[in-house]
Amino acid sequence: MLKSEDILSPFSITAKSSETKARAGVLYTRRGAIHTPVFMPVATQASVKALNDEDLKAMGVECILSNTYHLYLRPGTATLKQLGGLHKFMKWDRSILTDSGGFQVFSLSHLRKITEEGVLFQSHHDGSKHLFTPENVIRFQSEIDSDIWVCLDVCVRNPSDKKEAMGGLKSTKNWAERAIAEYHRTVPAQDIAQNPDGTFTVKHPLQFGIVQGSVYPDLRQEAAMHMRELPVHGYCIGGLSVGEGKEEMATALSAAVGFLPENRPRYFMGLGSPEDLWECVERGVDMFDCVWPTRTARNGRVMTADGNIYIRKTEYRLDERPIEEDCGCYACRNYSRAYLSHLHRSGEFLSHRLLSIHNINFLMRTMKIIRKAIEDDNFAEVKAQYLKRFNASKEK
RNA sequence: GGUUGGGUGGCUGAGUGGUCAAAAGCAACGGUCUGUAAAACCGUCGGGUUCUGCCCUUCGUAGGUUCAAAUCCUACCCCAACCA
Repeated sequence: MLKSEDILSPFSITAKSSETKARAGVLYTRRGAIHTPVFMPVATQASVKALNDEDLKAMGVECILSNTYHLYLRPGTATLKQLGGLHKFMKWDRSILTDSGGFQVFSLSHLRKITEEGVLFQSHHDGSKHLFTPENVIRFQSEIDSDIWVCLDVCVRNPSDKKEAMGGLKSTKNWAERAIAEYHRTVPAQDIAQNPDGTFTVKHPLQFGIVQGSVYPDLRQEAAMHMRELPVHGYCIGGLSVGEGKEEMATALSAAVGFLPENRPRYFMGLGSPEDLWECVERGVDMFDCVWPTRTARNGRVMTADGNIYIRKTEYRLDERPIEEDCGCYACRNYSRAYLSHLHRSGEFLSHRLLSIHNINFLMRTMKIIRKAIEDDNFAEVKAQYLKRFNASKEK
């Protein structure tokens, strides 16, 4: 079996914050560069709900997330392979990271059974049974033909007692070894080269491992130390933001990051509120995905530099201003709060699209601010300013 | 002019003597949402309050019967359909 040092990670760090652990960089995949810290919108079922590729590109989205469990059940990964892969299928030519189905171990816990071999899921569509193993989940991702693959893991619920957390971690570690071995069988020759200008040329999908361990720092450390030995291109931090407190989250995150190598990307799975992005970038995270901007948009909640607003509120009925004057997204350039409020009240699909565009764009802008703060090396100052303004309306 | 049916909380609409401040849905209002089982879910929704309770006002209007009425009786007003 290969070791960590036997493979190259196509990730270059371009700037570091001197006062925090934040760093800016570029991760290269077969489909181009991803500038980190990055936010990746979620396209679970081969669609960032309500949006298309042009919407996402206009906002500068460089990578999206899709889901192996969901795509396996519908339309089927074999079908996707036959149709030329997920990129062609959904008309998205930039990077795609696929989650393994490990989150569904958590979110669909009543429909699955964990065994040593893998996870037996009962389909939430028709009740049919499907065994997901570390190995076949790699194969499914190969059929999907995504650019960044992820190991099947066990995302334990919160709260979990230590015994339960240890059990989840044990499976995650064991399965990681099996999944990564399967990845290297599927991609036998690593073809990643660093160019003279510092960029990388990547010819095949990348593999990320997942660090679990619930809220227990010693388990996070154990998980990170195990994962850092394995031949993967990057590290997911999983099993957080599932209901634990902010402090527990930060402690567990720091415990994991502290034992991960500097020169490979770290990806916090499932995080996306502006405050959380700042806090976790500060602790050394490079990549994020989250349902937050799109789900809350569909539910009428919109992010602004001055905090979140609920577009249905009576006060917006006659408000002719855009959501944000200086936003520049398609929704803000063209529509008033009054109109968006009306659309949402009326249950019009267009509100889902316009509010999702705004929220994703908002997070893309936030990531730009974060990257610039790292490059300018004034992270703490800019973070404080940003959060002060963002939270000002709450404090009243 | 007559016959029949009907008038219930912002709307639709249950309820036909007590368990009714009145089902349910909608709207409205507030909240939740973090690797999507989510265009979902949870509250509030006559007024007041010392609030797992108590008080006041309410089911077209006005009277009446009854220990007790949205529910029964009388008159009136209004609406719908049909007949002249």
